[in-house]
Amino acid sequence: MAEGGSGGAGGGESLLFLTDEQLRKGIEAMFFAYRGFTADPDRILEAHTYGRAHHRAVHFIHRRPGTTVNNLLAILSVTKQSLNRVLRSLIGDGLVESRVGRADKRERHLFLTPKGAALERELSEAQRGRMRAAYRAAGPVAVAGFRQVLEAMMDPDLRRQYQTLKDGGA
Amino acid sequence: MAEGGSGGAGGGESLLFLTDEQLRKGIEAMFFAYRGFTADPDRILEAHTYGRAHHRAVHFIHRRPGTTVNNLLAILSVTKQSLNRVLRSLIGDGLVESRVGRADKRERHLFLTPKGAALERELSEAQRGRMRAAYRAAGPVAVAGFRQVLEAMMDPDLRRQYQTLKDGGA
DNA sequence: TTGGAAAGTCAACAAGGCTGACATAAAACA
DNA sequence: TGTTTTATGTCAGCCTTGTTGACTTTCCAA
Repeated sequence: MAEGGSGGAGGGESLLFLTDEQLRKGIEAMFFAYRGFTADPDRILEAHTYGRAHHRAVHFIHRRPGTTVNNLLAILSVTKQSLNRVLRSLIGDGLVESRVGRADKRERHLFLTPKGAALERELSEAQRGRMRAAYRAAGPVAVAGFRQVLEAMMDPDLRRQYQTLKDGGA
Repeated sequence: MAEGGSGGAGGGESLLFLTDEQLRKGIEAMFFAYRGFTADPDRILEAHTYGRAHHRAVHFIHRRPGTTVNNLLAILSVTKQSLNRVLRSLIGDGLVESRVGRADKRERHLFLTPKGAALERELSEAQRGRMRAAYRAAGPVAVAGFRQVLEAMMDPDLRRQYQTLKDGGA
């Protein structure tokens, strides 16, 4: 598994892609690309006086309507106090609805209101726009590689979260 | 240029990689992967009571020894007050040296001390370790695609910064 | 009925962004 | 020469978003 994929294609000399220099370029590419990745949503959020934390909450509530607070905590890897502050403002502003669980009334199930869904759409359309442009410029083969490397870079726990979302999704 | 690379390989039907569903997966992959990307340095920094901001400064001072404060501001896209706070602590702790410019005495040129270089090595070795594992698992073809997509995702200004570092480097 | 899980709240704190205002030295310019 | 601009540093204060700790309420399940 560690060797995986096409690593053996060229034998020893193809390991040039593992030089410290190549790795450094990858690191810096991640740094600068992530900035681009968040730039458009950040602009939109500013206009709504929200931050990235709100974006993340809205995104994953959209992806998993009815998810519990605990579920969201696991996905976002923050403390409940941190998440609670964000949720409180989103609920207060009428973007998120919190429903008491039916089977387990301790749980709160989270849903986007139409207003929340509208913000989600605005944010994700902006982010997809940039992603689409990047994908189009790089082409399908590059995109497949992009996804492969990103998945390999995740912590195992988060990779599991990602896989669950990926497969169970849409 | 916008169409680029292998985009035409499969004609119309290969545009399936541009569906909203594919784009969403890419967005979530970026989110989870970036967490992994920063996890190891974060752990090391915590032990030194530094944060990501210090990491970024140390990284780019290492990459461009003698760079000026203004240069660093452009690369990092933060305010001078923000950067100054970080530099002050790094200089105070003897990790960074600030030398008055020879040609232009208003400028301060920044260098890592041996102690600063040691931290930089510790951080970058950890980060490269994860990167190397991901690259190895994904293989050279995937890595090329990874880099292509990331570059396409950057803001033009930051892409220029990145290119300058990439080409002028090492 | 009692232990513990799920959820929420309050308080306090820190990192690291930001703005605005101001100081200093040196370069650039008219 | 005198004025303006540039590069840098610093103080004060604010915001977001993360943290820990303590405590409460609800309520499932043994």
